[in-house]
Amino acid sequence: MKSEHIPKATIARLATYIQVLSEFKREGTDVVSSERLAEACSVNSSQIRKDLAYFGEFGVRGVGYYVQDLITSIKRSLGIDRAWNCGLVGVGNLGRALLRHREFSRKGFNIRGAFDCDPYKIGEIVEGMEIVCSRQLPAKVKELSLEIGIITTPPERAQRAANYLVGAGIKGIINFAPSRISVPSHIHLEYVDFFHHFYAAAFHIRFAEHQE
Amino acid sequence: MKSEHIPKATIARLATYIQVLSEFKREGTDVVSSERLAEACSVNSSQIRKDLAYFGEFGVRGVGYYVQDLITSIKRSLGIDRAWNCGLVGVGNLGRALLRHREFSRKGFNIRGAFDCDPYKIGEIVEGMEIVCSRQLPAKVKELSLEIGIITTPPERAQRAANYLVGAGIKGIINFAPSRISVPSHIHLEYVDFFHHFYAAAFHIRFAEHQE
DNA sequence: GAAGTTTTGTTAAAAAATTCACATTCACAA
DNA sequence: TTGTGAATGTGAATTTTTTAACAAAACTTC
Repeated sequence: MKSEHIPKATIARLATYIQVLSEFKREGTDVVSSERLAEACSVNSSQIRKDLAYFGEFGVRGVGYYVQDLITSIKRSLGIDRAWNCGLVGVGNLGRALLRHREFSRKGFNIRGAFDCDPYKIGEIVEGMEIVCSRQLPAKVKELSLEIGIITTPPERAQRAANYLVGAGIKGIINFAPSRISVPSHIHLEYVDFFHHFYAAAFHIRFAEHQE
Repeated sequence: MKSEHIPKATIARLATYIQVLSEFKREGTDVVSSERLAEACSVNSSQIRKDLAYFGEFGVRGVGYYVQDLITSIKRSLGIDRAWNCGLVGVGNLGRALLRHREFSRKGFNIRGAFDCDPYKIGEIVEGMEIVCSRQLPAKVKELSLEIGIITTPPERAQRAANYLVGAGIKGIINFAPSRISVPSHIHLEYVDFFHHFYAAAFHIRFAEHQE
């Protein structure tokens, strides 16, 4: 197939597929059918085949998918077959947690720079990384080849952080701050808000009570 | 309208609406049209009206929506017009960060219990809360009226944490661990995986390069 | 090596979500 | 009081996403 526009939902599912496939691999499973993978991911098997078809043909008819090959193929499709250098702006509670989160480097996203505008924080070492003044972003983005900016400032400072990052030539921004920001259209912007999961849980629990 | 099944995407958008409406409120705006709210949220204005219609009629024709009223109405609709008690299982890096994250209580999700099975951690105080052995979950869930469980264990221990929580009578689970788990159908389960945002960014940045 | 089995990739159908379009309702002014 | 303008709520049209169905392809067995 190899199409142009890929749904956001497909990207999210591919992340799940990688996760489940890695578990299969750890268990020693070499080959898996879309049916079996679908069950483990709680999705429809056509869904999986369709999602993969956006990027190419990775399976063997009558056999299924070779687990390791499929992991590799999905990673290549997503562009995570190589490492990405990230810079984090806003070293508060959440920022610190992300800096310490092992999963980032494990997944190929290396946080190489930590920035803050608080003079009390500048110079402090977190996870072997020195916190640097946000004003130095342009120099550091070049020096460290940072491509993705992570915003973990308080909401009122998120836009300024975004401006710094954009000015420094970053290519994409992941905004963890609970506020909307605006960036030029050539910058890829993603909002992370895990609270909607809590809202969904609250809503469904309440709704279930109502049914009784 | 007042319908039964509400799309997941609607819940996520309602979270955005609350966020943007709160900003409007802070700026002193009393009334807002779906058009203006839509622009601030980067969605279609019909989308907003449709999303709200699932829960009732909150606007005034010819006028718009009263900002404070709409915030209140959305919160009531989602079931976050009251506080929810949460218990967190797995006090690693991420777990600690969430325990310290001010946003939780600000949004009405109070983390009242912290659990871990590591004897070195048990008894330690984090954010004024004593880390308790996971085996005590049943007692604590009752004692503290915990309704939502947060899993922040390593992936291989997520299922066990879920089992403990379910056995203790929790109503919903938010799983931050990068692994799939299974729970009885009456338990509401949400997966949090912010890495798919990084994948999406990586994919789009790569794709943009390809276009050049 | 032909027949049978399995499972993919893909087209067609169904379902769901989004957007459009407008009648309805409200505020305000003449 | 009636008319005008504005913006909601909603049914209809459109678009997108998901699911079903099946022909094509690769192994297996006889």
